[in-house]
Amino acid sequence: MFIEIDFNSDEALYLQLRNQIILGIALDEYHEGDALPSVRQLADDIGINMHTVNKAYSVLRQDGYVKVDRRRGAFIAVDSVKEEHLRGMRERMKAVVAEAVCRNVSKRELHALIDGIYEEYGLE
Amino acid sequence: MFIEIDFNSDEALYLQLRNQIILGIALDEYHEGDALPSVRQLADDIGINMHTVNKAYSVLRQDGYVKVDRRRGAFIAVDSVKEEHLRGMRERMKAVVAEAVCRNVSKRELHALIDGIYEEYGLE
Amino acid sequence: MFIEIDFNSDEALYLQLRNQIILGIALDEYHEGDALPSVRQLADDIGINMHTVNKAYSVLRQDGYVKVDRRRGAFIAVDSVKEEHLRGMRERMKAVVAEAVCRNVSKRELHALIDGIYEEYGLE
Amino acid sequence: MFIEIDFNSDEALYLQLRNQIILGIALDEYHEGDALPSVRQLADDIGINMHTVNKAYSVLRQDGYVKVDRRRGAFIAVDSVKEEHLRGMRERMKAVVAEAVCRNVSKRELHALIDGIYEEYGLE
DNA sequence: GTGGTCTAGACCACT
DNA sequence: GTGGTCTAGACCACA
Repeated sequence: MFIEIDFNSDEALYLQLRNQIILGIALDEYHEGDALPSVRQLADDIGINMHTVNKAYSVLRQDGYVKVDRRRGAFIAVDSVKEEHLRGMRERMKAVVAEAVCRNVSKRELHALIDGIYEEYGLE
Repeated sequence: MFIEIDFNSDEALYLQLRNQIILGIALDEYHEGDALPSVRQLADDIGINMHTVNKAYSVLRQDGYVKVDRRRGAFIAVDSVKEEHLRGMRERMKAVVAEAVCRNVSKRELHALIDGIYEEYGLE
Repeated sequence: MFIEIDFNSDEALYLQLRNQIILGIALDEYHEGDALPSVRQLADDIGINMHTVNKAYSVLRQDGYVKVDRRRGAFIAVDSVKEEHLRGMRERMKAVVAEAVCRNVSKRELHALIDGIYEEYGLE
Repeated sequence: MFIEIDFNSDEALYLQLRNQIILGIALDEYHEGDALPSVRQLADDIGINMHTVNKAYSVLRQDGYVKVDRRRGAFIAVDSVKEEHLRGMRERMKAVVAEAVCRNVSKRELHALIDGIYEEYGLE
């Protein structure tokens, strides 16, 4: 899996990392139970500080995407969907919908946008 | 229009404000050409710092939702959709889709999520 | 409120801090809604690093003892008891009980131990 | 006796092991003088490192629950209660009480919690 | 060798 | 001035 960090982005590095790992899970590049690289290893690989990777892993653990096995380090373990997750997704989706409505992008086009993303990544 | 700020949220206050104004535009509570309250006024109303409101207005201007006139202050002026906006929406949508896929939320359910939002707000 | 850190303890500094703040809440020295000192302030006061205080505050937030107001910083806000908290208390209590049973400390004496703690701190 | 280790727990493996052995003694599954399994044996059985078991045994020895004989290995030998043990129990109990008070769990409920634990394990 | 903890110093976004 | 983020380097507990 290729992790690409944009050092010029205004998104925090640890969030970029978090989101790319979530994307990797969605794309089945990381599978349930797979070990993540050690914080030092990954930090070296992508040229950022150990602690920044650590923070990304912590957030992923809080959000229910990884667990930590005290023997093996971090590994993928996605929690089943909970009310709380759905609320979060709904909030973020609401922001996208609001923007679309303002710009005169139709509901039909939003559906197509989703389908396009699924198609691009060979999902479903 | 009621603006509700959650001071305990992780989201920056100026972004909450920005998003609620965009939502207001989408819901047709703010119409093209309507003046926004003055920075000072709005800051007092919702109990936040003047600079924070200022920042929200700046971002809205940059994102093409309002324009600023020396005499009238800020007023709603939504740019027509541009390639750049679509790219942004796609990115944010991609993050939502990735999360959904991880949690085993289906494409069909995402479509329903959008429809639900339209319905809740009586859109379209 | 006096916070006392034992630098020779094998308990992590941020946990000592966390526990003392919880104790302070229990003893009504910190009241619902009270602001905690800024991380820098408290760090200076007790002679530890800012980041260590920050970690203590983060854990307190996760555990539902404080919230962060983006304007005022951290303040006391205790979540109502949840199944999850009770489970945790039960686990820790189980460990104490097991130890007591091994040492031939009776159930009656455990009850008295609790009552003694309440009394010492003028609780109830 | 069944030892169950949670590899995803925040608690160190050697402490989980220690606590489960203490629980075993309390439940009279391990009796005074009984030999504990060899370090190697137990490590294999529960799938952890030999050094981790060793550490657990060391701590149990320090805390006065087992003694070690060159020939027989570790065996149960519980010290009679000392001032030092009581102080430790009091400290840990104080932390539980503090949490309970914060969460509005009453003294009566704490007593019931203890009684429930005794009952669940058929103690006394 | 691994993550956890702690320190230190710095910059920036936000209020 | 505040917390948030990032970097850097160090030590230790753990496995």
